[in-house]
Amino acid sequence: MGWAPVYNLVKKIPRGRVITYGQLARAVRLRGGGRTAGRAMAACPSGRGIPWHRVVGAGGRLLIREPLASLQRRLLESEGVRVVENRVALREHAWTMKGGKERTRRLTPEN
DNA sequence: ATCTTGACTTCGG
DNA sequence: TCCGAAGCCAAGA
Repeated sequence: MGWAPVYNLVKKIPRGRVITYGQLARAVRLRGGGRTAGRAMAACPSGRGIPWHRVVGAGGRLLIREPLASLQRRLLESEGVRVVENRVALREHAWTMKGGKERTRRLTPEN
């Protein structure tokens, strides 16, 4: 599959902000939801300036396993994102695509 | 074609 | 807060 749309959006995430896999999946309309977003990011090519470290799990949890885990944490902290107990404060760093249709976390899916 | 593995999320207990 | 279960789906074996 082509993950290009995913990477293109990730490239737009500004320094100091993060997005969740679920949010990313919805924004790009991935059929498999967050899981698929995760697959895409796992296959993320390096050396192309894609800020992969700015993609986190629901609730701001850092889900990446150890080889890259420490790198992600380091990169995030290097841009001012505080990481506590393997998680970042979404209330402060969640990226809300300005002007876009992504709203901040809707708690109840309509009715 | 079947089965396993994930950089997932949500819900209920 | 911490599981377990269920829904999801692509890739690799």
